[in-house]
Amino acid sequence: MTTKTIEIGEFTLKRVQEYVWEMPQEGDMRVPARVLASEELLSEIKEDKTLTQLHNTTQLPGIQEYALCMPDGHQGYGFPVGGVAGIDAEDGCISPGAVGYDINCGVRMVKTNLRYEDIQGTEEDLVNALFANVPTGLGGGGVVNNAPVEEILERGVEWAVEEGYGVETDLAHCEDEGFRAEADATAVSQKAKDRGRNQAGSLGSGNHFLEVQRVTDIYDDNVAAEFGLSKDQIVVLIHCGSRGLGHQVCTDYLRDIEQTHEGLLNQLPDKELAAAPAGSRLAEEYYRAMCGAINFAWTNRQLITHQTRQVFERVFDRSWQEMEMELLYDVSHNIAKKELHTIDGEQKELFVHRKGATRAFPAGRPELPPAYRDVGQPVIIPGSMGAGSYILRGGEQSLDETFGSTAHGAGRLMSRTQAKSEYWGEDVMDDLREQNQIYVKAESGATVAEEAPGVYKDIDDVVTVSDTLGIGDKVARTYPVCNIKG
DNA sequence: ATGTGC
Repeated sequence: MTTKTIEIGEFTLKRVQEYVWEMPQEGDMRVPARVLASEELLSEIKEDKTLTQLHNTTQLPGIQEYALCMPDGHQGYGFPVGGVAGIDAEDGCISPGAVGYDINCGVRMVKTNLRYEDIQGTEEDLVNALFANVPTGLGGGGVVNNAPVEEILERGVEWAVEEGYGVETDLAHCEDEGFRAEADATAVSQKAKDRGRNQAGSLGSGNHFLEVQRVTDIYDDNVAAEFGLSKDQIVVLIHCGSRGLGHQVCTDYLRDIEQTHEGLLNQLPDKELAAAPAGSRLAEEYYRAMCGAINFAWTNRQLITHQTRQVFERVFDRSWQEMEMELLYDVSHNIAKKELHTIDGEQKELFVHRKGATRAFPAGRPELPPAYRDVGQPVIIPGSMGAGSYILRGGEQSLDETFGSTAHGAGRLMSRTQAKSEYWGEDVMDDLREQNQIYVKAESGATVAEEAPGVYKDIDDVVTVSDTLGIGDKVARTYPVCNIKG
């Protein structure tokens, strides 16, 4: 491979290896930045403010090694979606904008023992039953209304299991066992709690969805067998977050941090990067509130899992246990977490910020549950509703290259406004049904237009970068059967 | 993403 340099606006990116572009450290940058992308993906990334935001990110106090942009990166609030930053948890800072407004937005995959032929012909019944039983769209209305928010914030999925919305084995198949112990409900404002109270068990809007899929390709027979995945198997993917509660937590702390830590803010190139110094009262409080919102989001996905199991029981007339509707895994893609990483040969505690990036720990990491400790964690990467998704396995290189992270999805190609000017929801749904036998049911046609397959990058290209770099290895691919949205 | 704004 020849060395190559690309000039993009004010930035010079040097290709340091295939799919790795480095922005050298200069000026006020504390570390260099790296974009992991093919030339094609880079040409899409350069179209918005992603590179400027990535450059800004390198100025966060305590940032280690590199500011990173995953192959699905695009611009976000202050910090790119698809951004990863490992920041010293003792001397650095924590930044709400580097976690995102939708705290613990993430995906979980529920397996079944059904084959594609078992459900052909029932797609419309299934999509209607799912739509009728899983709350979708903006505003209130959840599986549980007037929910005990404080308890959910502090106990996470364990609360749901205790209430009969899941089983013990669900806990072991969720990142962090569906629970962050540092959560503190008293750090979450009354307004945030009030917004969450009637949203426990609701999909929301935007890119969130519940999709029934079939496994179409297996790339690694051994790992797929460990994960319990096989060709033509039916699986369910649930993509949603912490709804208005997490959004309010982000809003509350951004405002407070901007005012309280104005000195630090003035040193940063973008107000949207507002950060609280490690060890400060607000850093601690934000972390505890964020962990609460994380627990709420996991519980949200657990309640939706419960509804999904019930719908399958009615449509296929047998128990969910009989259909082996066990969780593969639940992964977050908007979080910060204290993790130990090796920096210059020494173990260091970092706030790893992953915003639109998925943890991708390889075999051996102590955080992994017993089922995956010897194989590496399942990483679930959802594509657009016309494309299907990937299941990867945390790669051996991820700890060295990306603080144990990879991409989180296809990544948007255009704004929601632009999408609505190019697509009409009803047409998108008709095309998917007639040309691809994909059945979509949505609360709002506008949302379908905003999420049309053509609005997204090619998920295959994104995953190729992850697989080639060894940060997340291809295990299996799925294709949509039916999809419900907000 | 979001009871989609200062």
